[in-house]
Formats: sequence, C-alpha cells, structure tokens
Amino acid sequence: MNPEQLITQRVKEAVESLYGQCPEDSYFQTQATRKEFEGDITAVMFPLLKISKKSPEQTGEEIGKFITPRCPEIESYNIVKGFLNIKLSGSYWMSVFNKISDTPDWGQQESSGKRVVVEYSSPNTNKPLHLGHIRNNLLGWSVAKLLEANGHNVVKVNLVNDRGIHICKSMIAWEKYGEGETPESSGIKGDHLVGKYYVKFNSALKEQISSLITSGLSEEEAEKNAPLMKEAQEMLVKWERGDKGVVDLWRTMNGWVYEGFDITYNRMGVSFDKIYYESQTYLLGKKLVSEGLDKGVFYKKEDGSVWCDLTSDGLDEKLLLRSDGTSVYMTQDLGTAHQRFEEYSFDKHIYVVGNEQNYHFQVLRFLLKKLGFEWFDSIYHLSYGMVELPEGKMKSREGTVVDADDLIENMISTARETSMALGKLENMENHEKEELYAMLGLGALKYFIIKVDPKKTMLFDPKESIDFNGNTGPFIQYTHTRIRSIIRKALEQNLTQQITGAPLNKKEIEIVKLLNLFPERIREAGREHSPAIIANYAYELAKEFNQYYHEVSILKEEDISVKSQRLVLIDTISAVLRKAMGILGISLPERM
RNA sequence: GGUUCGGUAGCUCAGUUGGAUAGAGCAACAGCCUUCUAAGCUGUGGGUCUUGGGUUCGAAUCCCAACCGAAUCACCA
Repeated sequence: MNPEQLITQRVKEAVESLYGQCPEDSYFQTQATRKEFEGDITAVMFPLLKISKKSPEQTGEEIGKFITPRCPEIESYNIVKGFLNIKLSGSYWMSVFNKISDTPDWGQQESSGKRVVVEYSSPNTNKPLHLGHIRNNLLGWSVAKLLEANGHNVVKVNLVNDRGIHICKSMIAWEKYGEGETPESSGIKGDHLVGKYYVKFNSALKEQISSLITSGLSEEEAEKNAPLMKEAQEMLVKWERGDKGVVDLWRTMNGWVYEGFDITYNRMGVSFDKIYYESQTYLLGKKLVSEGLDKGVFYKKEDGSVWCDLTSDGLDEKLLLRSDGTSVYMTQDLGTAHQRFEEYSFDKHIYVVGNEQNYHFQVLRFLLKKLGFEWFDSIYHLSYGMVELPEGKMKSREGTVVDADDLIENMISTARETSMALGKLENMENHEKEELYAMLGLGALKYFIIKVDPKKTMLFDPKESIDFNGNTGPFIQYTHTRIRSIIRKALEQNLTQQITGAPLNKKEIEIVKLLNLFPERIREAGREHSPAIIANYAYELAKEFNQYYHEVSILKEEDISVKSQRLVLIDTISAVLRKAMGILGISLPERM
C-alpha cells in the first residue's frame, strides 16, 4: 500500500468512527505535502466539513488526534488551514526503501497478457528522413518501450510507403539525368541519392511549368500538361501493370533507400518486429468496401465512386474508391487495420502519426465501427505536433529541412567538441571515445525531443538545443555515470552495500519518496502514451541525486552502517535511472 | 466557415484526480573545484498562467464566450 492509500484508509476509519458516516471515496483527498510544510502526506479537510459540521481546523485536529495513536506509521501531525499534514515515521520510510531495493527491476509492471501493436516511422522512399521523422521514430520507439514496461506484449511495425507517384518522380529524374549514378559510384548514401533526384525532378518540372505559362497556358493547365508530370503518371501506370523495366528500376532505387534508412535507424537505435510495404498492401481494403456496400453503410455515386456519409457524425463524406475503381489511402488503411487484427488480434493498435492526419484517423475509427468491427475502439492515434525551426516551418522547397543524418552527426560532433573542451577522457581508447560521443549526442537529441508533450508543436533551435547543461539528456547520463563511478570504487575497496537501518536523513527520505513514485509514473505515462512523463521524472531524480551528492559524502563517510546504506540508495537510484532512460531509448555510459 | 489541438517567466518547457506562497532549464548577475567526476551545486532578479464570464470553500487545471496560433476539411499519401 502506498503512503497516500494508507492515510486515506486511516482518515476514512476516523470519519466513520468520529462522525458515524462513511461517505464515498471522492471525499477523501490526499497529496504529497508541499516542501514548505512539515510532513509527508497531506489530507485535505474541506470535503469532509459537510460531514463533520465543524471548522476545517477543528476537523483536522479531531482526525489527527484520532488516527495518530492508532497508526504506528504516523509520527506526528500538524494542521495548516484546512490541511492535515501527516508525518510518517523513519521506520516506515525505511520499510519502503527496503521494498524498493529488494524489488528487481523496480517500476516494471506485471505482465498484462495484452498485445499492443505500435506502428511508427512509416517513411516515403523518395527522400531521406528529416527532423519530423526523428520525432516520430523516437516517440514510436519509446512508446513501445513504455508499453513493455507496463507489462504489455508489444509488436513494433513499420509501414513503408514504397509506391506511388512520388517514387516515380525520382525514377524519371534518375533515368533522365542520372547517367547511371549509384550510391557506390557517387559515395552518396542511398536515400540521399534518391532524394537528390526527387529534388531534381521538381526543379525541372518547375521550369517546364513556367515556360508553359509564358506560352499562354493557365497555371492549372500547365501543371497538368507538363511533359515530366505526364511521364511520371505514365510510369505509375506501367508500374501497376508490372512492367518489367519499371519494376526493376523501382526495386533498385528502393533498395538504395532501404540501405540508407537502415543506417539512420541504426544510428537512432530503433528497430521493428515487422515491416510492411504499401506495394503489398495498397490493394487491401477493397473487399471491405464491397462488404460495406452490401450492408448499405457505403454508397455508390453515379460515376461509380464509392463514399461513406459521415455527416451525421459531424464529419464530411469520405471517398473510399475512385470512379475508376482504384483505392485510396483510406481504403488501404481499412485493409491493413483488418489484416493486423487478423494477424495479431491486438488489444490495442497505436499509430504514431503526425497531427496532420488527425482527421484521417477519426474517420478510420468511424468506418471500422460502421463496418461492425468491435475492435474499432482499440485503435489509437498517437498524434504528435510538428517540429518547427526558429525560421518557421520546415519546407523542402525552400531548403529549410533539417536532415536527420546531418542533425545526428552535428549532435555527435558537438558532443566531441564539448568533451574535448572539458578535457576529460584522456586515458580512453579512441573507439571508446567515439562511442561515448555518439551516446551523448544522441542522448541530447533524444531527450530534447521526448521531454516535450507529444501533442504540442515544438520548437527546435539547432544552436540552443545542442546544450549539455541543465535539463538535458547528458545531464542525466552524467549523473548516472557519477553513481557508477562511486559504486565501482566501493567495489574496489570491498565495501558492502546493505540496508542497515541507519536513520534516513531528510534528503534521503525525499529520494525514497521519489523512487516510490516510479511505478505510478510508468502507469500514468502508459495511460497517456507519453514518454515525456518518464523523461521529466528522470530529470527530477537526477537533480535530487546531484543535490544529495553535494550534501553528504559516501565513500568518505566514517560510520560504516551509514556508508553501506548510502551505497544501496545510490545504486537504487542508478537502477531507476537506467530503467527510465531505457524507456526513452537513451544509452548510459559507464564512464565519461 | 466546420472539426481537432495549443496559448504558463525574455526564450524552451514542466505543472498529478481542482488545493496551500505557480516550478525547472536556458539567458543575466553573485558565490563554490587541494574534495566520492564542476556536463555539477548554492543564491539573486524575473509571472495579470491570452482575455472576460461561470461553477466551487478553493481554478493555470472544469464549463461557456472572445482573441491569437497550428493542423485538417482532395478521385494526394
């Protein structure tokens, strides 16, 4: 039982006994006592006044007087206004500390037996990953880890958008201007090479359009009639027909992209249990649409296109099949959702997708519901906000996109420079140093992105974000390393780690309280699908440790029983930090 | 215009089921390395929680309205 539950229980007994009533749970409110006041847990008296029919102070006094002698865990109480502050005994906190340090993998929840599918990343194969994808990937990965910490059985999947007009654009440009260039021949990473031709296509197209406009066409007509655009469309038709030349080129170029993506995924430390390709799923869903037509939940317009009327649900009409019978994005997503359910019979399916698709997922739920799938409610859109730069939004046309690979390399070099300026790590092998710089650079990036509430639009200032002081990943990494260093030295000196029952000081009790909150934070973060809660918790704990570190000595402590016990405490902190940072996907170096 | 989301210190962000005097970091200023790692710690200054109503003993938090900002409302994905 946690401290708040304990106090709630006691106050409840007191109310029953003193006032002869047992009101519902909402009357009993507790919270952690604010630092300015004496005590650990505060019971709020206001809701109870109706029952006690007395002043807040008097009620608090009566309840405090009643429970203190009957409850060995309570040391003392005091009342400020309507708040009954209860101080729990040192031995109570000692028992809490004991329980935490005795529990292996503190914070990990019991197996729920539930299966959760997390879809994230979902890149297009016509250009490299950028900052927005980084937020997606980091969020997806850490949400998956978070759900695992909550005891769920998690399947991470990636749905790669590997077909469509945008891919054809890169292919056309490569055929026309590429002169057989490959990643090997050019030394350019595969995804960047393909992205280069995508850009090339767009600039060439722009020229064609503007010359058509000067020759008298309207903008709309010019866009439609530009030869390059027509070629791309023809290529898409050929691809759908299975034209060998086109399909071969498509395979080759996508292969380059995947090689490039693999490097980036690896660098970010994310992976998938299964990868789906739209080229294999884009025809799914048609069957569901025709079933929907039979059931009468969808309808056909005169031109043959199929729609669903969602106006009674406050939405618009939604297209499901084009007049030529081909499918659209929504058709496919209906199909893949159905396929995934058949495959995994998930209890929950989380889609990590940007908030520009909020409407899409709202519609998807309604459609699944209308089709009669009871699991429609199990799909959850984890919607995250855009990442903006100081100059404003990222726009590929204006070249203001922050490339994922560049950004990662930048973070790592900054870590390298900072470390060298601090003059640490002199007796470390070169490859060890490089490994460490990567951990720190990535740690800074990951923490910076994950600590922000996913649904908020966030600002990423490349200059200021690469800061390793204060509320940052490297701060927590550093804190953890400090602890490991002390533990290492303790081992060298053959010191024992043991809870000896030496009285905990005020700071130590603070730390125990915080450690005790960890499981609740994990559950809360799981409910909210928000690793940001874990990130902020880890910072709070690291900060507490740093203060503690400056307040007391550990290895130099003379009282052996105090020393042994402090070692247990900091070892426990380091275990919790490790667990928390594991959820965030941030590695912790042993030395730095 | 409809829908969804956001607005908290100069900047970036926390803020638990509504609770006590709203918190961190950055930036600024002043201290602390002969010490278990100074990527750290301590202190100072900085707020009409966008605005106006309402509910309540009590509102940054819940409700309504307005204002500002974002996304979306394609036979694109």
